Amino acid sequence: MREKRDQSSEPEVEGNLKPGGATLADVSKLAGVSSMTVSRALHKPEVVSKKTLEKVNWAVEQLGYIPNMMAGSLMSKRSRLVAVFVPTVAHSIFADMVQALMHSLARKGYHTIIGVTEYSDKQEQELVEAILGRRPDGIVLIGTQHSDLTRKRLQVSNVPVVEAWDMCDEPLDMLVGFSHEEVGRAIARHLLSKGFRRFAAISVADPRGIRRIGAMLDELAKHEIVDVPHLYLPIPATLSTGRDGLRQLLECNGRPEVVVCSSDTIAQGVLAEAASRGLKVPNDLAVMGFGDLSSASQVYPSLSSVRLDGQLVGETIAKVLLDRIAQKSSATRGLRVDTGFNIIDRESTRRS
Amino acid sequence: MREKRDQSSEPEVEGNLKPGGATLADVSKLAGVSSMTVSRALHKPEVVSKKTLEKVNWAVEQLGYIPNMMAGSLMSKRSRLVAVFVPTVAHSIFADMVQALMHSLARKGYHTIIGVTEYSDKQEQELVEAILGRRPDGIVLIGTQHSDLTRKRLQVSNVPVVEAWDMCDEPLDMLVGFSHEEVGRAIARHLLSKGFRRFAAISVADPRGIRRIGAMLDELAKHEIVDVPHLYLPIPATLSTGRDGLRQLLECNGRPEVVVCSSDTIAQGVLAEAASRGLKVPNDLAVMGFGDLSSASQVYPSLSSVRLDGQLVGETIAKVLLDRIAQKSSATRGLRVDTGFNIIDRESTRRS
DNA sequence: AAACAAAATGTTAGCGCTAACAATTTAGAG
DNA sequence: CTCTAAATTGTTAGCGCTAACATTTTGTTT
Repeated sequence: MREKRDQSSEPEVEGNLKPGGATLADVSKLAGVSSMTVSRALHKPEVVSKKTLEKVNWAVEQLGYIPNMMAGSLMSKRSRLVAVFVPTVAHSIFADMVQALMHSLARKGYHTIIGVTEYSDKQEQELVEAILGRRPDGIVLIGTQHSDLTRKRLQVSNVPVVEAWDMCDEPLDMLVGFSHEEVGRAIARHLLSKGFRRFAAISVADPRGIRRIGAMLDELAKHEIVDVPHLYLPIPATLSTGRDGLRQLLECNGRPEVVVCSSDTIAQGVLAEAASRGLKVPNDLAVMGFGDLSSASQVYPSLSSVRLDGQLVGETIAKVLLDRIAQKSSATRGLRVDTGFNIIDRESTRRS
Repeated sequence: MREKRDQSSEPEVEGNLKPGGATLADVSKLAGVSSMTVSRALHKPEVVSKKTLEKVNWAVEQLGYIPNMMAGSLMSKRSRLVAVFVPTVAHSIFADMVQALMHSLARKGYHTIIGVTEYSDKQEQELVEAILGRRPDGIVLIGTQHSDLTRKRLQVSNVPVVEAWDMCDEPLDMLVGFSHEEVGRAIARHLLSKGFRRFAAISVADPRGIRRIGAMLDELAKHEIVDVPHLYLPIPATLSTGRDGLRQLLECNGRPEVVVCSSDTIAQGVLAEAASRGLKVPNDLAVMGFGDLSSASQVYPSLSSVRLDGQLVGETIAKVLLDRIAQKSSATRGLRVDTGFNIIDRESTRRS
């Protein structure tokens, strides 16, 4: 276990380390093997003899060596980095998905960079351009609506892409999510079957929310229910969105039997506004949410909603991404996974 | 604007690009300048002549060139990456802070890697060790409680560190947050001054929540109020935590005048449970939250809480981190910024 | 013990970029 | 029009690592 001393500034084992920390070369000198062997000992221990492995691990320990992934990635062309772009993180329905995604990726040694697009295609585009400089091994986007330049950049860059939280016929690459149109139609049919006839809708002006409500209105129209009052309020969706929304509806359109909301948050705002006006839910006013936040079942009265398994979406994204990376062929181009949804009927739409 | 053709595989301007995209060398050839000039044109355009700048920009455009940050960082020793470790992202009080932090960093060209520690020191340690391999320019940790190895690694690595969302005398490096003990005492004094005497508390078993409640109990004891029933329930805090908590309290300890909760989410659960039992808030039972989520002012009855400016914390973290990086001296080692808090009195603690 | 395959280790080259310094061009002063 | 300083551009070297191939060591077979 001799140390070979030569020209380069060698970090003292117990003293000051050189700036930036020890390098492979330092470890290899201390362990008395070549730097390639150290590299192998760290990343492919099965091809290194037990004795050598011990020497290397000892040296790594001594020096507190931490491999420089930038250097490694530069050569190996694998950054072990995945970029995820979401409209928002704060108190959002995407949080579960993102957390599950990060967790699944972390278990395989991947790190996640998050970018917040604030529902803006332009911002998404800038973030994508910037992130491509890090040569991520994968990119996850929410939705299927992207600027032309974003599409082109992604196509050219040849990075595996997963579009999430939506469904369409021709994804950019891979797609994991569910159909917002189907959700809208399912809500319409569900509430119709429960006997509701006088509908109203409150949504924020987010493209997927609008599509859900639009599909619901279409379905209702097929059943001769037209002129359904509906509001598209500004992003972000907060409780006030629901409170203001209900207030406006009541003032301008009278009281509907049921209000369909584009998120549980809005629905809870509606519940709060109804409570403050002495309106009994569901008898005076039924309420339907979307997202099935953990709070939906716990508010009083409990809130009917549409359950989306954000965790499943996140895990599925990780899976399809890692599969693609592992096989290195783009055989899964065009892959679409529908994670579905469930309508959850609770007190807020229970007819007496 | 001639193209020089020589040995290396040159990407066709309109044809197939070589794998991994164009390089600086490709751009420099096409622009007819040295690669160093291209590098300067991109990162220090003010030292390059206007004519050259145009040529370079044209070539960059033609090739769709995106600089490889890994290579750049390797040489320049600046990764423009900041790692943030939070206990959780989903529906949490940290989301605002993280979002503001990411936003501030992104504006300066920094990317953010997020790690979820799930309130575990061990997990934090593993994430820190892993992330150090990317040579981040800064690390943000929630709280001041870290494993010894985490501390040592951070010290040795010499990365600027910000501990957030807490206050202590001897931070690892920099610290941005507020004192949980002071919050607890302030809540006690506030509610005492409103005439409340029969207290109860519901917290989750997160160290900072426990410290807040502990400090409150100490302060109450100073005013001869002892044997205050208090519950520490399992993480994570959900509405059910509040519902179960109140149920337990009522069964075992009778009805207090006021329930202090370690988060707004718990408090909203308490509100829901109270509503379902026909208890009127605040007259039968007053409720105090913590965090002042946007929903706190919108639920019915509106919820008294402790406001923390998550956005301010996030922005401040970004500021101290970027300042440190810019000046490259560690003059700000030991810097502590107290972002404070405010008690917000709403209907849920309004005595009739 | 020779002969070979398999296992383990070493050597070389270079990923794509930037720091540091060297060389050249341009502009300004006399 | 020369001379110098300032502005601009180029050259060299190498960041820390890994792919690909070359070499050495070990174990097995006859």
